[in-house]
Amino acid sequence: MQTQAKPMTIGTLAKACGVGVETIRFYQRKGLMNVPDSTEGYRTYDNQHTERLRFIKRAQGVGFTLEETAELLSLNDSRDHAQARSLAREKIDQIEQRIEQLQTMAGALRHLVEECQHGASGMPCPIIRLALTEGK
Amino acid sequence: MQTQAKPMTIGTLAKACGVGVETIRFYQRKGLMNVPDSTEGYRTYDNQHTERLRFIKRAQGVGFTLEETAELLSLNDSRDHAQARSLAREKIDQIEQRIEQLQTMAGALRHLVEECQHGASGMPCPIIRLALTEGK
DNA sequence: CTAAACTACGTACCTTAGTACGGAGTCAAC
DNA sequence: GTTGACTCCGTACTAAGGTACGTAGTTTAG
Repeated sequence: MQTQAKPMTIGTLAKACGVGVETIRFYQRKGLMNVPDSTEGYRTYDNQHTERLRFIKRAQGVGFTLEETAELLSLNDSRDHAQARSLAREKIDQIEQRIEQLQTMAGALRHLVEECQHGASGMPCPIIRLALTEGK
Repeated sequence: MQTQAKPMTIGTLAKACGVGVETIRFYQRKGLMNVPDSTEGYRTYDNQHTERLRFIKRAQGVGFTLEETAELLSLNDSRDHAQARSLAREKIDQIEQRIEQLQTMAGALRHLVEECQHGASGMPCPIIRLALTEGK
């Protein structure tokens, strides 16, 4: 039993996926979605477009950029699972690196707040001075 | 013993702080640094400018945006330590929220890679399908 | 049948933190 | 006394991911 095609206009598709009409047009320009052809009048979209659009949004949700999402989409066409896994692993690494960076930043800030709170009242505020022990 | 003013041109200041000349001009336009006045010819910069520029770079290093850095700088002028602390705490919260978000994303991705690897070979790749258990 | 609502399309604009470019003036060295 | 390096200033461009706007055509409800 195949999924029945439910033709709709761009605005309906946009609402169905919780994005703006302009966003869809933007994805079309970027090559992430095809522009359905029409002799004249309005373009019609169906469930395949809904799927694709939702895929894009989910991919973004787990940290893929639009460019990477486009890559995943093309891997979908070529059915290259190994490549997709490798892309996902790369992304995990990137995310973990960023987490470490942020943890360092938060640590430095917590240290500054401590210092500021317990410092002598005559001392210059370390946050404002940002006199970090680590240079630059 | 006061710090001796060492007059320099914008290029020297830029090199001293490891930034581009254009970056300094950009900060001036954004109001983060003042433009030293000159009757004619080249503007001269001194140690105060070096300090300020280094402060901006350190603030960026711990995650403040330029706008927030401008705020810190103005708090410096008004000597409001409590406000600076509160700004720093806000920033810590933001960073921690972002870390959580990233951890969720990485978790979802790790889950997908697992599934992909151990799934039946005939199944559609979960990474490509991005069939996340969590909706949207 | 006509007005409101929607669509198509191209182009411009937004944010953040700069970078690049072009023309004109200036400064220092040879 | 001029060449080369540097500065001043304004404007435009970059990445990423859209958002907004204007004009023209289309569709649909009343």
